[in-house]
Amino acid sequence: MLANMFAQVKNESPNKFANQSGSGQTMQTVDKALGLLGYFSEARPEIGLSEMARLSGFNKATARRFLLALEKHGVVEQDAKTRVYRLGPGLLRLARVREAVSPVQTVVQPILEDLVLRIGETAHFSLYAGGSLATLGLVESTKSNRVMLERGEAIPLHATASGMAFMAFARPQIVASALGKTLARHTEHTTTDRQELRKILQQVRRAGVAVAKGTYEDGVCGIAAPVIGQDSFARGAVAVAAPVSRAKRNVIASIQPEVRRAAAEISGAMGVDSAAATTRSRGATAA
Amino acid sequence: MLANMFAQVKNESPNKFANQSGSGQTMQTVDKALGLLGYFSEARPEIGLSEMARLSGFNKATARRFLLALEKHGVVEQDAKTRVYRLGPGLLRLARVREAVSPVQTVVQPILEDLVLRIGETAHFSLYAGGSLATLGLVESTKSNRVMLERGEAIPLHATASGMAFMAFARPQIVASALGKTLARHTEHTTTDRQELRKILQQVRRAGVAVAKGTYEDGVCGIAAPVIGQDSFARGAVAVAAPVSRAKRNVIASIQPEVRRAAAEISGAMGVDSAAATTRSRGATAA
DNA sequence: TTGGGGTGGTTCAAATAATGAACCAACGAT
DNA sequence: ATCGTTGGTTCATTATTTGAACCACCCCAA
Repeated sequence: MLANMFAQVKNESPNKFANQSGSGQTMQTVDKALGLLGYFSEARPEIGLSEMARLSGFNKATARRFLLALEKHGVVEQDAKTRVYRLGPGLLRLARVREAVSPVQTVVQPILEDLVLRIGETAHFSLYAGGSLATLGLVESTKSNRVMLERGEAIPLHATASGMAFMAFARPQIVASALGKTLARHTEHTTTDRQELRKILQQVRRAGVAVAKGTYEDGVCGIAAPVIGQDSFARGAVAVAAPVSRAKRNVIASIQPEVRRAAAEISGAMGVDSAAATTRSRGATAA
Repeated sequence: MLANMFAQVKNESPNKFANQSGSGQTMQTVDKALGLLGYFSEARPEIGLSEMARLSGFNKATARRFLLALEKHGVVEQDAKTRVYRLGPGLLRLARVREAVSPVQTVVQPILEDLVLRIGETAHFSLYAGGSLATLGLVESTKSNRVMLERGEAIPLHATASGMAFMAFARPQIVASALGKTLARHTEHTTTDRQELRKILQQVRRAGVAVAKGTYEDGVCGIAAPVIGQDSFARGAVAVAAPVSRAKRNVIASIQPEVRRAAAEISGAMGVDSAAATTRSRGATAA
């Protein structure tokens, strides 16, 4: 590729860590296999072989080989009877280990509950992973006319308050890669123009909150604030979703500080890791 | 390999689904990449590039490419400051989706807590995934002299009560593959002889419980019962770990039914998805 | 200072792997 | 009893992965 052209010149590279993330060619086979996982969601938790092949664009044979490899590690499992594939139990173990290092779930839920109690609207928390925001925490409002959301769903960055709040404070590379993709139009209010999006991000950056009315789903107003990591870049976002009918100016104004507070709280709680260094320990077997 | 020899004769194959799981050649690259995930645990949640290369036996370049591919999907993340790798936030989303289909965590914890309350010893629940048992639920005894366990750790099948309870009721192929590996000796009481293990499994099958004294860790007595899936094969196990000093005959006898009950309860709660299964008599699936 | 031993990261030719069209067998609904 | 599915399998063609050698950097001890 391009990199080859500069093979002899690489010493000139002004940037110590040029391909921090994204650009480097990255083991395509693994990439493709992991891509399959993205098709599982709460809405579509089980996928047959043919369907997976169709969804992913791979040949049935190839898709199956991927699924088999994933299954071998418990990342995916196949129902013995129906033969459909679903996410596997191995993920639970991995998620546990992850939670042990940086406890998110346990810390986020109560904060969200408190937030919902204060403002009376549905709130959710999402983290950036693998190219999109994933909803990890969700507390629904008690009001009868509340906004319902699906858990574990991928949130489009350009069409939601969460996405805007995140992008406004995310690593520039992430933003670039997100805006590099085709910006799907979800409603007539979806912003699909890159220029305009950049401008909105500027505003969000100033305000510290993002507000989006019906850009993803008609009749839903989102108010979101970024969750910031220790490197002062965004990790995810906290958002409140209210019916537009209730989202008057003063309501939004009163919700904004609450969302920011919750986001800040989560930001703080998440920055616990790193401190305890693992360094050296245990030489293969516990003595 | 062998399969090629039968290419022209394959119609004769008596077995409808010959390579149900395990034998098929399974996208080695993906396999290797996912193998890296196994090195993360609560005890070693962060791993540097060189260390990972050492652990996995891959070249640094290769290991890094794997990690990069995993990172791209949020399965792994790299600390921007320390440059170590750890399990990523994408796993949380996947685990969520998995939990939505077959809720384990939510259902297991209270059952374990109840169990601990009754018997006063540490209890844990583990699920088979990717070639070993992974501890997913853990409730510690309140007694000062209690057994401590690590969460998210891989449990050796041949050296623990959980492993024996599981294997005694697991798919034959899984047992074969487990006993095919080298059986590491963890203590002087570890059973490393395959013949003897098979015999023990027979006993466990009759009793419905497995008891292991100091086979994995000295001074720890494990009492475990299998968690059975809808296909009537084992999915995992529930186990109680007590100091051998307290594990008199009558104590063990009183604990056994409790463990079985908890395991049965979890088995029932887990079987929410598809109904009962009639596994076809798989003919010559010679190991 | 100098050097040794550690880290993370990169390169390109050589070796090894993945791929998909075409093919079964089986199930379900016309 | 045909059609349109499904899941699964094969093998020659093809594109991929791989690792030794290589930087640049950092820390610690002489």
